[in-house]
Amino acid sequence: MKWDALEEEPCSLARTIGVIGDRWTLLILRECFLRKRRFEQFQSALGITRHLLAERLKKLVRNGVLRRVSYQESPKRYEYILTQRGLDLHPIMMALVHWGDTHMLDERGRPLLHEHKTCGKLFDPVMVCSECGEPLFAKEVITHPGPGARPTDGQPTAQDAKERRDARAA
Amino acid sequence: MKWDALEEEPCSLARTIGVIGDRWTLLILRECFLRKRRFEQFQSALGITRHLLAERLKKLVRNGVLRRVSYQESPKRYEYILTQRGLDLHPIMMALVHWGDTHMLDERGRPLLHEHKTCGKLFDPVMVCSECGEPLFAKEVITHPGPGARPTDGQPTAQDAKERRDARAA
DNA sequence: ATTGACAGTTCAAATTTAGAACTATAGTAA
DNA sequence: TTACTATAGTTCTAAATTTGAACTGTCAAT
Repeated sequence: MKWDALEEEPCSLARTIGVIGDRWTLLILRECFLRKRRFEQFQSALGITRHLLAERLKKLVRNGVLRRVSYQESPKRYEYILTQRGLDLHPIMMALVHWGDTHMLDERGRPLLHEHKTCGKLFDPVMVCSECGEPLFAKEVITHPGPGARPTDGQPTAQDAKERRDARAA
Repeated sequence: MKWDALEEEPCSLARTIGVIGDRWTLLILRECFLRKRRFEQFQSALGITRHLLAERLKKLVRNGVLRRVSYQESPKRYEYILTQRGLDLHPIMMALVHWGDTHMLDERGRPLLHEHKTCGKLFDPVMVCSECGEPLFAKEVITHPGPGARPTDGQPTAQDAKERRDARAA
């Protein structure tokens, strides 16, 4: 599959995966949320090869998740800052951390605790319904095709995208 | 990096990524939440190669996210069902979808709408604080090392060294 | 006897990633 | 002057992963 195709699919999950859905990118974003901003910081914190790091940062900038900001002239140097679009990834990060906290702990306990500045307490993130405020459970959610669904409906798939490309090519 | 190492890192985000943090795995899980359960269904919905699909399913089973259940004797056939551990990934999926809905829509609108069975309304997922119930924002969350944190947190970076020098100089 | 459905496995070729070295600019130390 | 350090990359080859396509084995139906 060409991964760029993901961003065109009629599926918000696929499109998001197209932007941030690879392992290094997710780890880079972790560092961003931990206030790291510079090339060398990312590289030494993650042990990622410089080649891939440069490539991934470029893609995140291209997708508006990070902004490349000059912080010094001569020699010109840049750092990478989360945009609002990037900050909006926070619920995804929290959800990933929470699953790990719930299912992947060893005997030592949580590597990281989260404090909510607003209320001052250590907390867990909880996903709730925007309408009634109740916690969400998979079995209480029903999906319906929306206006952006594929006309011929079923579920949006990569295979369909490939078929559309092939059809155009033919 | 050896990706297996991720699961041992003192970071819940890294451990979660170690289990579900690659693109095909996330797409397979999307299909699971859309009620797909069989090898052929996954394969034709995603266009993933059979080789990789088999490999990823094995890994998800090994990690307790899916359960391989026989649904027919002679010939013996199996399907893949989300375990509780797997169902607990729902907030991650919803968070990914929501970011796509917010930032990756085209003019046609949302591919998928979500209805909350409990209250009957179409909704968006909202991440709130388990303690005060208020919506969470990245800038209102402070992280502290927990009991499972690495004792000496990584190598001091070159940047750290520079900052220490700067601090002494000031 | 042949075909089709299903859940995989196998293998060569193409793509991606790892690891290491190299480039460029400037400040600091000997 | 020469050398070394810091930062943000780029370039190259070797190793690993992914793709694409074919193949296997079991059973039911025609």
